[in-house]
Amino acid sequence: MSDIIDEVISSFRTSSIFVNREYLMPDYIPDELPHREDQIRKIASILAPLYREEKPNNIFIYGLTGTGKTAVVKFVLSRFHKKFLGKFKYIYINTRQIDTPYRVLADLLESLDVKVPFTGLSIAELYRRLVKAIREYDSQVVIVLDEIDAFVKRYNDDILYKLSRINSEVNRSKVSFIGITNDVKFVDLLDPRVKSSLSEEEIVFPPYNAEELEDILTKRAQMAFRPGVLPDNVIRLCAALAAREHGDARRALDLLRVAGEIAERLKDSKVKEEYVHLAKEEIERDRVRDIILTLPFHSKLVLTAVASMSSEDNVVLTTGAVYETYLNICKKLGVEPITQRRVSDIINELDMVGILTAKVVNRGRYGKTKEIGLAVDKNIIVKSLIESDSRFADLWG
DNA sequence: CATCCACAGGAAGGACGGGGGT
DNA sequence: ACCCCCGTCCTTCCTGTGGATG
Repeated sequence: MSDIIDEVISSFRTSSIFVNREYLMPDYIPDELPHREDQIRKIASILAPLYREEKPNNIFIYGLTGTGKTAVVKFVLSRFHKKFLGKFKYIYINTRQIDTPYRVLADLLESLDVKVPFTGLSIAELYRRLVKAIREYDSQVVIVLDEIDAFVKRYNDDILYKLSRINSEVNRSKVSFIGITNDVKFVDLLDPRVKSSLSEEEIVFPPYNAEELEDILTKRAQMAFRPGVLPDNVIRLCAALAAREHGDARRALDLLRVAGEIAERLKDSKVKEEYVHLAKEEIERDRVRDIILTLPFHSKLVLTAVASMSSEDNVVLTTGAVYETYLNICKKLGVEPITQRRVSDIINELDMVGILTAKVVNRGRYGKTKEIGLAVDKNIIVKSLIESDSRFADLWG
């Protein structure tokens, strides 16, 4: 038994490809962030008042995914924290992961060393405790709210409003906010009061171009890979592919890492270009699979309906047509169907996670509907559906 | 130029299963 | 023991709508 474990561990440790894979992981914050010097300088200068234990202005940060927003913010804050230890506290919350109002507040409290039950209390009660906790806290607090656009779209700007008012409920101002968003138009959704209070300073993160991505990848690769296993053209390919997708550095790093993992799995001594293409597919496959596996039952049925109709080539699907197919599937499985209203929302949800594409169209005389199609390979969807629930297997005889 | 299609999507609320404070 | 909370799915009822058609 322990032999097997030892064997696995030792082969894992003696990787022929990687020195340390960690440097390619999405949550790794490197010591230097190339091509983000301007943003670092600007954020640092806004946060500088922390040194005198004064409240910095609130900051709003815009930029597409993988443009280094999170990394830069974490980088500056942790450097500051090390430099003037104990003069402030910072709390980072990704509101895509911590995705309910309750959990955001609970997380804030937790970070301030206040224990709260993970359910049961009212939002108002949590807020009251948060005000109390901050009042009793004797130094500055910086709260980073990452991906708040997704959060506000799902709920509303209620908590943001409450949070932005927290300073006025505490004897002296000591809470600053850094809001990070992928969606530039997001501010329009905000209450004007929230907007003006939260975006005292605004910073934009432009996408990386292929050259910059290559630079970033090269630096990371030097730390992550063994010398000589990674040809330059592989890095260039990863950079090029990611540049095509709006300069997403995280995507580029993922490609590089998974390509390396594939090389390792195949016991190859070098990372080849073809592995990058394989990596791209593997990343996509895993993403889709993970999403489908955790989908509610009726969402899977709706997806099944769309997938089954997508075999007939280039038929434009509408909500009504999908719903009919869905009803048929329900009948076959002996399942009580849900309403079209709900199915309409489910289609939007599947669009949001990138499995379907749904576009609202007006067809004049022929009404308003959605044009629906698969956003990813059908085989991946069908495979994942069957894996997630054996009942689906019969539908694809 | 009004009409009218085939839905979109907001509002309110409910059942249910996770849990509270006092 | 009592009445309260939240998040997740879902229903019911509803008003809104761009443009091809007549």
